[in-house]
Amino acid sequence: MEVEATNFIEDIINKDLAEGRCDHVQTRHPPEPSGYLHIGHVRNIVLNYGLAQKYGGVCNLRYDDTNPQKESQEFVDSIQDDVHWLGYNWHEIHYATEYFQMNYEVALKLIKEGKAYVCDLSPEELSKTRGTLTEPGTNSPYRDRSVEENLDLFGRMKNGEFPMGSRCLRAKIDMASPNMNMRDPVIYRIQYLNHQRIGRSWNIYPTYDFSHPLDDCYEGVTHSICGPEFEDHRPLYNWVVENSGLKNHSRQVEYANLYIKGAILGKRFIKKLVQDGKVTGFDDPRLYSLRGLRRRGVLPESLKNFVVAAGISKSNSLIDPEFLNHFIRDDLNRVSKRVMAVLNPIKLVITNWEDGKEEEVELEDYPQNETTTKRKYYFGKESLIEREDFISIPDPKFHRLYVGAEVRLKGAYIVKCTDFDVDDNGNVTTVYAEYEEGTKSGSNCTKKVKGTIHWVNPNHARKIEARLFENLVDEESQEEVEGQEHATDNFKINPNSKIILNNAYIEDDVDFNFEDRYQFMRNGYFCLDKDTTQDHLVFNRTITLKDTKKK
RNA sequence: UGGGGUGUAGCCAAGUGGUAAGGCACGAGACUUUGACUCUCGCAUGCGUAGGUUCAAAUCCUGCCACCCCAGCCA
Repeated sequence: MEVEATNFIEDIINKDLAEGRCDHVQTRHPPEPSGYLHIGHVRNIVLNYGLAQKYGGVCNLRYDDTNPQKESQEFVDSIQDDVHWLGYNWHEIHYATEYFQMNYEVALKLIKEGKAYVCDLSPEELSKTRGTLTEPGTNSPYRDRSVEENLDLFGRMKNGEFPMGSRCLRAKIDMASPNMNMRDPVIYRIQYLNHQRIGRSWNIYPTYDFSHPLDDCYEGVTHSICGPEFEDHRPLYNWVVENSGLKNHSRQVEYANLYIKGAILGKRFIKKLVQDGKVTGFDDPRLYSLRGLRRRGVLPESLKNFVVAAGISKSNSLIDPEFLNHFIRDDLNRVSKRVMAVLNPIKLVITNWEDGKEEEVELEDYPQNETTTKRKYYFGKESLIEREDFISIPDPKFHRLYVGAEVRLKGAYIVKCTDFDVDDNGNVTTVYAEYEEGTKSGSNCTKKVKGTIHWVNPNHARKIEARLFENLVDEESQEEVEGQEHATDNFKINPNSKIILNNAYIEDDVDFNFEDRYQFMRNGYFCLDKDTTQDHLVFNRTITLKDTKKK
C-alpha cells in the first residue's frame, strides 16, 4: 500500500520555491547519537528524507554530536542501521564536530564585531542573572569587555587554560528579551571530555543553538525541519545565520511530535527500562524502538505509511495504537505465509471417522496472491484445536464450537459437535464431533457455516515456542500520561507486563525462514525471533488479527 | 501576572469567507476455506468558549478558557 499526503511543510516549500527564496530543496536528518531511534523519530526521518526525495534534492545525515557527555559510538552505528532499515539513504554523512573549526571562526567574527563576549559567571551565577519568565535578566558584569580581551580569553579557553564551567562565550543580544533564548545565550562552553569521534582535540564545544544553524548553512540546507520545542529558538537560529556572514540562509520549520498512547518513548525512559532490567534490551519487542518493532516483525513500509497517514500538523498528537496496528496488519496480511498452529490445544475427535484414515487437504500459502503456492495437510480422526474455539455452554452468538454447533475445519469438513469430556477440575479435555460427508472444502459443497476454525494433526505436528506480549504500561498509567510525553518519571510498568511463553503445536513440514512473516489463523502475525535455532523455533507474535468478537 | 505554540467526532486530520474531506475506531449488512481480508451503508445542525462584523464565519475581529514548550555551559 502506498500512502500519499501533502502537508503544511510542503506548502511552505512550494511558496519558497515560487517566490524565489530558494531554487532547490535540501534537508538534513540531525540525530544526536544519544539513544536508539524509536517510532517518534520516524516522522522526522520520513519528512527529511522524503521531502528531499520528492523535490529532487538531497538529505544529509548529520550527527548533532556536540555533547560527548550523552553520546556514544553504539548509537551512531545503530542510527545508520535503523535509517537503512527504514529504506532511506543519506546523500552525505556529516558530524557537527567536523565543522568545529568553521564554527570557531564565526565565533571569532562575532567577537570582533562586538556581538559575543566571554563571560566569567559560573553556571549558577549565570542562571541567577537570567531573570525569570516574568522578570527580565540583568547584564553580565563581563558584557562590555573589550574585543581584545574577549579574543584573548576565548583563545585561551580554546587552549584549555581554564577549568570547565569557569567561563563561556555568550552572544550579546538582549537580557530583557521576553524570549529566554535571546537573553545572551551561551554559544560555547569548555569541555574536557573524550569525544567518541574527535577524542580530546577540542576544549571548547559550541552549543546546539550556535552550531546547528551554521552547519545547516555550510551544507546548503534550505529547510531545517525540527520539533516544536525549537519554535522559540527560531529567532536565535535566525540571529546566528544573519550574523554569521554566510551566504546560504536556511529556514527553520517546526512540526509537532507524534506519540502513541501507552507507548513509552523518549530516550531516557527507554534507557531506564533497559537499565532497570524491565525489558531485555533496546530491541525488546514490547518497546516502540525501531529495533523492537523490527524484531517484532513489523515491516518498515508499515511504519512509513503510518506516519504519512497520521499527517503532520503543529499540534502534538497522541495516536491510538490501533491506528498503527492497522498499517502493520495491512502489509503483513499480504506478505504473511499462512500456517496452521494451535497455541493452547484441546483434542478434537471425529467419532464417525474411520480409525487410522488420513485424507489430504490443500491450502494456499498466500491467499492474497493469485499466484500463491499451496501446501498439503493431513486430516485424521484426531486433531488439536484451539481451546478458545470451544465453549461448554451453548451460545448462538458464538460462531465456533459448542454441543450442537457446526463449524468448518479449515480446509477440511464441516463438523458438528456432539459431546465433550471434562477432567476433575472442570477443564475440557476432549471435544467430540461428527463430520458431514460431501462438505469438504473445495468440493461443490454449498452448505455454509458461520465459523471456520484451525486445527493441527498431532501426527504431523511439532511443539514450538511462541511468545506473546503483554502491554508495557497499564491502563491507569496511560491515563496519567495522556497528553504528555507519555512518560514522566512516574510512569508505572504494568506488573503483568511480560512475555508469555506458550507451547504451541505447529504443522510439520513447513520451511521456516527468518525473513518471512507468518499468520497463524486467528492468533495473529508472527515472525521468527532472533534466538531461534534449527530445532528450536521461537516465534514472536507481532500483532493480533483484528480483535475477534467473542460475545 | 512574560514569550511562543496548539485547540475541528473516541483518536489522527483536511479545510484559508459560500454552508464540515479522508483515515483509524465503532455500529449495521453482504461476501467468505481465518468472526481476517474485501465490499456496502451509517457515524459533527457541529469546528475550545462568549460576543461581534457579514447576505453568509471553523475561516475575519475582540474577550475568555484549556493544554504544550521556554528560566541547561542539553539537544
